[in-house]
Amino acid sequence: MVVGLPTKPDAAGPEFDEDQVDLIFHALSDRTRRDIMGKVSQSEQSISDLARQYEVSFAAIQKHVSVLEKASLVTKRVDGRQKLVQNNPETLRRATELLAEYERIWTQRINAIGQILGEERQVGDRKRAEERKRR
Amino acid sequence: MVVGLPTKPDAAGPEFDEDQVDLIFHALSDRTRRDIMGKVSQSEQSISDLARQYEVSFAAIQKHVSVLEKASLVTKRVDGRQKLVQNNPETLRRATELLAEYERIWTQRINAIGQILGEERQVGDRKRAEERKRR
DNA sequence: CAAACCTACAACCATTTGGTTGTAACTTAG
DNA sequence: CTAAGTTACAACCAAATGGTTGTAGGTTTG
Repeated sequence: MVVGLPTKPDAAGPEFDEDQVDLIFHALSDRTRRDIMGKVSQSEQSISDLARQYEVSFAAIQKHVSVLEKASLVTKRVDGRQKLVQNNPETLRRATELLAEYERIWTQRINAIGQILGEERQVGDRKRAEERKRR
Repeated sequence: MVVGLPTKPDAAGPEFDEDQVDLIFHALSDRTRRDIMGKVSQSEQSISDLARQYEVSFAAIQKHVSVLEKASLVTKRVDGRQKLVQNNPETLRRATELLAEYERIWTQRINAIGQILGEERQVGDRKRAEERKRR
C-alpha cells in the first residue's frame, strides 16, 4: 500500500521518491548498518543493547540507527527508559522490489539486443545529430 | 560464476564480499548515477555523450562513471578515441538477488514471531546476562 | 602535420559522513 | 531522594564525497 511499483515495462522509471531511494541505498551501503539490520531482525533491541555489541561509541551507533530510521528501514518504539529498535519489513520489501524493477528496466534493452540492430544504429545517428548541435 | 549466492535459508549471511556490497549500494545511492545506469542500458555511450546530457562538468560525470565501474555496475570498452560505457547486467542481477537475500534473512524471524515467544524471552535473558559482564 | 576531440588525472574546494567527547533530560532502581 | 541507566543532541574533527578547473596524452580529421 505504501508502495506503488509500476507495472509497465516501458515506463521511464518507478514512481518512487528519489530522495527516499537515495536514503535507502545510502543506509544499506555501510556494513555496520547492515549488521544492525540483521541484529534487530532477530529481536528488537535498545540502542544500548546494540552499542554494547560494537567497538564504536554509543553515539556512533545512535547515528547509524538514525540513518536507518530516516530511510524507514527501522522504527523506534519507546519502552520505559529505553527505545527499542525494530526493523521495518515493509521498506525492506519495497527496496527489494525497487531494485528488481531497476534490474528489469536497465536490462530490458540488453535482452532484445538481437532484434534492434537497426534501431541501435538509428539511436547512434540521432545521437550524432544532437552532437552537431554543439549545445 | 562471479556470484555465489547462498541457497540455505538459515545461513548467517551471503558469502559476499562486504566491500563490494558497500560499493554497489553506495553507487546506487546517487540519482545521477542511477540515471546514467538507465541511459547506458538503452545504448552504450561515451563519457562525452553522457556528459552532454547533464548540467555538471565532464569530469564530474567521469567520476560518477568511475564509481559505477568500481562497483562493477558498468564496464568501459575502448572504441577509437572514445570509451563506451555499457552496463553490466550480471552485477545488477547479483545485486538484486543480494538484496532479496537480505530481505529474506532480515524478515525471517518476524514471520515466525508467534512461534518463538519463549525463545524471544530467552534471548532477552541471555542479553541481560551479557550485560552483567559490564565489558 | 595541425586542429579538434575524447579521456585521464591532479589539485583544489565545500559539504557530508562517520567518528569522537561532553552535557542535559528522563526513567528506573535502591 | 539519589544514583545509575538510557537517550538525545551539540560541538568538534578527519576523511570521503561531489563538484570545479586545468593540464597532458592519445586518436581522428581536414
